[in-house]
Amino acid sequence: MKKNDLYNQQVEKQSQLAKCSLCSAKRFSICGKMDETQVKKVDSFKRTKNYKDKQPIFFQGDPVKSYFNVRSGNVKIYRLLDDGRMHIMGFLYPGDFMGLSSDQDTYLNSAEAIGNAEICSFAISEFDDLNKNSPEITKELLKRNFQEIEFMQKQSIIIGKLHAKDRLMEFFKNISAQRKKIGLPDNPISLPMNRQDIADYLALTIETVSRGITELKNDQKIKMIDKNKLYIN
Amino acid sequence: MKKNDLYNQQVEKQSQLAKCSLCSAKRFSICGKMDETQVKKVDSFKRTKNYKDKQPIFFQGDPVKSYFNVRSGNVKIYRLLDDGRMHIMGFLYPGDFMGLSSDQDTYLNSAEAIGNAEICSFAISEFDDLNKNSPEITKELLKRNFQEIEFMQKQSIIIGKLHAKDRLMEFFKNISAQRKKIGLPDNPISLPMNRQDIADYLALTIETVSRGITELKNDQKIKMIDKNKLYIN
DNA sequence: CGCCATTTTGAAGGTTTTCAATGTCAGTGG
DNA sequence: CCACTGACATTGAAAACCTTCAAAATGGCG
Repeated sequence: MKKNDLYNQQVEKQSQLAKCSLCSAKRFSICGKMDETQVKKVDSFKRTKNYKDKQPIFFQGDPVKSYFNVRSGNVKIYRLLDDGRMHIMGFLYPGDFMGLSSDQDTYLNSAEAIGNAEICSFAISEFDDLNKNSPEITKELLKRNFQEIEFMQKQSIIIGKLHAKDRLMEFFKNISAQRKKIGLPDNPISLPMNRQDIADYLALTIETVSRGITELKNDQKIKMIDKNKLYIN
Repeated sequence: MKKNDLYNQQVEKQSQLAKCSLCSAKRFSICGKMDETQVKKVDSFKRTKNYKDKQPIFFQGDPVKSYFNVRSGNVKIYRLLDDGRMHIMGFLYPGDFMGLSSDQDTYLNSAEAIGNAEICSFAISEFDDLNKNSPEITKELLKRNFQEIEFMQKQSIIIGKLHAKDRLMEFFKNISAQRKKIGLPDNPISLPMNRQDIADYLALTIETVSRGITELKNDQKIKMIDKNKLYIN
């Protein structure tokens, strides 16, 4: 067997595995609102890629060419400030859709994988065609927009009005709720992101996050199983 | 002339003044995207009401029955927290649309007038009919949704990452930009809201707001004309 | 096992909040 | 006209919380 054949065989295998019919995130994603014909169409023009930890998906300032769907793994959406600091807007989970949240022609935020992640991408034009002819998809996207506004409003309250420990508890509870939504046990929870990411998300320093977690342990509010896994009491 | 005639005459006068053709906020509002037929329709089913300072427009938890459009004056959108504190999500200016930002059937935030304000309200069903048959309106509403997401993202960075003085400067600059957008001079600016509102918006206390303004004056970053009017240098 | 990245802990310093008092200003009544 | 009132804003001092800088501990991986 020639080297090329082996490569083609692997690509073929990869493409088989990437099929929408085998997608475990389908139920929670925008694709779950599509009929069979539409899914077939998506299957034909989508591109599925495996990302490794910290691998960029898009950068703020890049021209918007694609929408993305998280198939597995996690993603962080963040913005780099002029002084080099990072603010993390949110963490994405399987089924989450990204790239739509702008009326600009460039991305306002950057996105990168946390751990291994499978991400589907859709060329804007092709996805928009699909959207244009499907009230179900349009409705779902609009709903997700509203949810994002609501989410950002809650987040600004958490950041603006809560102390470090309370921000952490809200964060853990949100992860718990998110897990429930995608069919995972809501307790214990795992933290795919590191402490620095939690800090950049909750507008704290890594030290304050660490101390907060230690105190929540002492207060019996949580119980750490390991560094990235915990029970919420 | 009977008392009733006088009343009817006043109502008639009021209704004449409220006509969309005389609306100074039309250019900046969703109505600016409508054709003549659509505006005529809106004119027929809209209701225009004058609100006084601190008068509520809707409460969080109320069933969503109407959308609103700010015709003149200002509005604050806020949420009361369990412990009684207030977080102000944003201030609205003439041309701003409200009520759409939820996939819930109840309002998530409350709204009340700051000073005198004229607000148009539209019954959901009637406005949705209009929206359904107009891609222009749908597109504009979607655009405003994206802008709201972008706005909330910026706001969470301001609250999370900036010191009191910088939050205040960003706040003043935003007001300046908003004024420019609706055709008012962008410098000096006026502050329709009081210090407590600024504090509840920027996630500070009233004392910190006051001290911050005093320091910005000393730093020559701003120049106060009076308590609610200032130059940005 | 040892290395390096990540996390935790410690101590000092900085910013904002809290509590308290004073100042300002517009409206009201003597 | 001026003192009084009440709402709003400013200032002061102490305390709380978080950050910063520094060091130690942990943990994954070659």
